[in-house]
Amino acid sequence: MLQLGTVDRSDDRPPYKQIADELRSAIDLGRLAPGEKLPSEADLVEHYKVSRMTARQAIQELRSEGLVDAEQGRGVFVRKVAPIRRLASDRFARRHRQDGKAAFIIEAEKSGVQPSVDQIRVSRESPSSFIQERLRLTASDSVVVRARRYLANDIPVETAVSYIPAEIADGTAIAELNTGPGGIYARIEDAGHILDHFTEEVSARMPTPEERKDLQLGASVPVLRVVRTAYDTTGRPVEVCDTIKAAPAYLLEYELPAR
Amino acid sequence: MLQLGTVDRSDDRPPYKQIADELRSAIDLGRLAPGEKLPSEADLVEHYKVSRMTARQAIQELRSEGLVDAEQGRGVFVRKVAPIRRLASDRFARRHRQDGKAAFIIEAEKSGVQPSVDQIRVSRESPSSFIQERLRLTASDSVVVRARRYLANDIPVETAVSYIPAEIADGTAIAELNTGPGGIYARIEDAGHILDHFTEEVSARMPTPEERKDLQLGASVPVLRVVRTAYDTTGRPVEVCDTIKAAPAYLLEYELPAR
DNA sequence: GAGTGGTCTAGACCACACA
DNA sequence: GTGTGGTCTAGACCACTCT
Repeated sequence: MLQLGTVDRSDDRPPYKQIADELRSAIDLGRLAPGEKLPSEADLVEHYKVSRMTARQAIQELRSEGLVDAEQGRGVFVRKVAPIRRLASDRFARRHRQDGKAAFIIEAEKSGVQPSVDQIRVSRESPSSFIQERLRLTASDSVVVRARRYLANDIPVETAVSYIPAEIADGTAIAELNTGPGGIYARIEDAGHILDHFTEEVSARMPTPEERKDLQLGASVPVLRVVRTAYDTTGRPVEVCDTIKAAPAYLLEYELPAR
Repeated sequence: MLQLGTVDRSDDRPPYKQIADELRSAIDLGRLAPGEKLPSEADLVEHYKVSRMTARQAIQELRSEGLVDAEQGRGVFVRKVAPIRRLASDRFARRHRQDGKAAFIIEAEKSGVQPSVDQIRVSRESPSSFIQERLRLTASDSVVVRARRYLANDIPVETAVSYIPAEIADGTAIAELNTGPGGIYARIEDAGHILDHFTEEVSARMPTPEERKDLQLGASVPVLRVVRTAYDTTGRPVEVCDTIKAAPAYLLEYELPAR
């Protein structure tokens, strides 16, 4: 059983912070292990002689720090750290496509997790100004939009939406649910657009409520947004892929020239 | 004056969420502009006919989403969006060092913000295992550690800690407070280590309380961690720079090969 | 002093998980 | 059914900001 102190009413920290600090340090010191259950609100009320709202506020503090998750009817538990997937800077190299696998599948298998994809949606739309800018299109052009969600060991870790100029996608399997071996990039190359390089724009923020739901994110879990644009050997942008990743699950690697 | 609806007790969303949703959409639609004051708790209590704790919970929801900031004695205000600095993939190219400026200074000036540096600390330490791994050193080696904080228009946006093998730094200005024109990288090249490339490891997470203080971060503002390792033309790692950036202030750009 | 958010109390009823 | 967290009420006193 966890050993707890008492609230010092003369301390300049309010009681709820003192309680939060005690629980936090218990977590940091490993006296409360990942997955372990915290004392219940009733326990805290009784032990610290505070009202329930004060005990709840202490718990709320830890939730907002992302240290614990509350589960109604079960209790509050120390959050387990997600396994990190390292995305190497050569992850889109052609040699990884040769055997017909998509980038996510390869990366996942390398990390020893079971990859899967669901919530695939395909449509044809008019590009937003964000996409127009990156694909050098106008509002009168059409793009094929492919949205999907990636899971690692059945845990959602990333959503991705690809935009391909309809002119390139038409007549290929890009607009089909199953794009065939090697994924979108293989089909784009089949269509005569040999890929030359990609740019990625990386930022981080808190998720929207919808993203939080799609990725089943706990409180205080940020997301990484990675917008990738693919260019063919003529310098033409041929695809934009807008991805939202659960931040704790990823580490991105890049290489930069010094020249 | 902001137009507000009412809580629907038969709605399946609890009242505090309905109130939060109304305020959030007012913010999203621009009816509450950045910097503008939200209705006070007393206003909400009166308008929606709920208790103060319920009104507070609605506000708390928006705070945890990072949409608003509460200021005691003043009110709750829509958070202003920070100007974004875009870091280009050629930001460490040698041509940017030629005129004797450090990377941060160049980037900042390009973005039209006034750059500054403070909290410079220099020391000599034994490398952590994290640093040992990246610089290929052992615990018995020494590294020169340079910590500093970068500000844009006097707002702290980034902390950085560089680790340079003492063997390379000794006898140069790297261990001085002022490293001279071109910064650390120019001194490393002076010492005969011509820079070839860098790797960056990018991740995002919530800040520690100390980072939150250093970067003056509001609630629910994530940070980007970028760990950069510099390699010379012989393939030897010559510096590791561990940076923590206020996420809303940055957009990182990278280029990836397709081959 | 008036208005604001910060903290706290002592209750209440509900929804959910588990045995 | 018992224990858990989720939500709510109707008060209270405090610290801070602004006029």
